[in-house]
Amino acid sequence: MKLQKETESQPDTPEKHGKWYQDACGTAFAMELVGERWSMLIIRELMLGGRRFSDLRASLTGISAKVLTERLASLEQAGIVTRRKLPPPAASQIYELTEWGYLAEPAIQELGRWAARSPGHNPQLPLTPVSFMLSLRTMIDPDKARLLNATVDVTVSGESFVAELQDGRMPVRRAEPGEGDVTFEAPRALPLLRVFYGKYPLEEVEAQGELKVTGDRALARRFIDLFALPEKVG
Amino acid sequence: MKLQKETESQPDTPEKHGKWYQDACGTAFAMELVGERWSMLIIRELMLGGRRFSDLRASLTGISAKVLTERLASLEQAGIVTRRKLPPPAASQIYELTEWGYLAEPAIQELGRWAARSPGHNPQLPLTPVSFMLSLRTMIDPDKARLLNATVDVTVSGESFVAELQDGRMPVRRAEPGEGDVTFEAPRALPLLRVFYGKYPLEEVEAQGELKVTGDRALARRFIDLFALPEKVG
DNA sequence: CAGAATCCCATTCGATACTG
DNA sequence: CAGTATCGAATGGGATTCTG
Repeated sequence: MKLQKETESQPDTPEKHGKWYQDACGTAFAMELVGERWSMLIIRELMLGGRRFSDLRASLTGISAKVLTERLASLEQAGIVTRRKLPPPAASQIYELTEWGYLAEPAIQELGRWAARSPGHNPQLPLTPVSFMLSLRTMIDPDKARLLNATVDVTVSGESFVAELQDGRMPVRRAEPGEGDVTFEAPRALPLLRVFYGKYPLEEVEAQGELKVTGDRALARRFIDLFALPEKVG
Repeated sequence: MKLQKETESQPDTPEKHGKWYQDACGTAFAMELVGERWSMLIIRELMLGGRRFSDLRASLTGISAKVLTERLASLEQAGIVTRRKLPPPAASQIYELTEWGYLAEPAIQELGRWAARSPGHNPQLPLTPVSFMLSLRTMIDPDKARLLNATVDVTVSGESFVAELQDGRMPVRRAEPGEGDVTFEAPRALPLLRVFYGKYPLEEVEAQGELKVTGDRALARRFIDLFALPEKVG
């Protein structure tokens, strides 16, 4: 007596996508794909390169193994994430964005730029290294940036990235530390916010042991000057 | 025996915002604000001007009164929506975006632009008049648009808008029908997608009774030519 | 019409335990 | 380490009812 299964609202197709809104609007479809809890943050964490399950789990504090598994599966099915098995020695798997998945960055940036203007936004909460690096890509002033070409190394909480500033663009990739013209090294992300967005003096933050700048310090200052938060509203 | 209330995880504050992710990232905060089901679509429906409860409910097929009430309350608390009571005769209320709420449009556009490139996106589903007008604002080619100044009237499913094309920008507002240099009038939104993005011949769609173009038809064609969907990926 | 209140079921989530 | 399996608790959301 529970066999009608087939007589429900729609024949069969909308099993995973199109679950919620029956709407041709692209934004509605986007929210079907990435509107579940945690999905957007998983994409964010993969935006600078593939990670392993446990890396993701460590970055997304509060997510359970179950939910992470479910979200990765649904992002994979949506074509946003792929999984790649590492060669035999390391039995581990890597999750990474598809080409299209990487194209979500502008949407992520606009969401972040918008939300950061809310008076309710609390920048004192923890921040992952990837978040911080993505914030730089979001908050850079492209006009100022065009006047500066450089390779900048940033190491936060032991994760190293290199930003290659060229012609106003600034791709960021994971890297070995020590590759750049200048190196920022910080045990935690939050003090970096003070340096890059609050324009706290370098020396002060260095004196607190929250930052070490190596290499071209004049360049470091010019680099920092490229970034600014949007004004708050209201 | 249920009075501990104060001994929970955090003192008190994170009662509504900061509920899910403890994350300083702007994108994470955005998802706290608008990541609940329906929230983003409510914002979308308000993007071209305030609406009443029942208007919203009619546009968002499938939403229940309870959920709409809850979402409006939480959007109001987040500072994205305000409610305004109409003068005595009309006892009704109007929900509209705050100044900051309107600033969410670029994020909505980027999400839509991105999702529309998915092979899984189905443009055959129903589309609200607001969705359609916002899609025009998203998919316009700004360079082409700079060469055309015009006032275009679009009436879809009985809802009228006017798009004022000037200097490459195209603000859209609700209006009385018949204000423009040219008027598009369509009983349903979907055939308009074929005209604007599929470049179906005007006459064909008109012959099917799905569209009536009044006024400067040459302008109508030039106008249509400003819009194109992004390429699919994969 | 606009929305609050109640009821109740379905889903989701987190914690724990388990497996290759 | 990378998940899967299970279970109880919390949440979400639809249907209905009630009120100004």
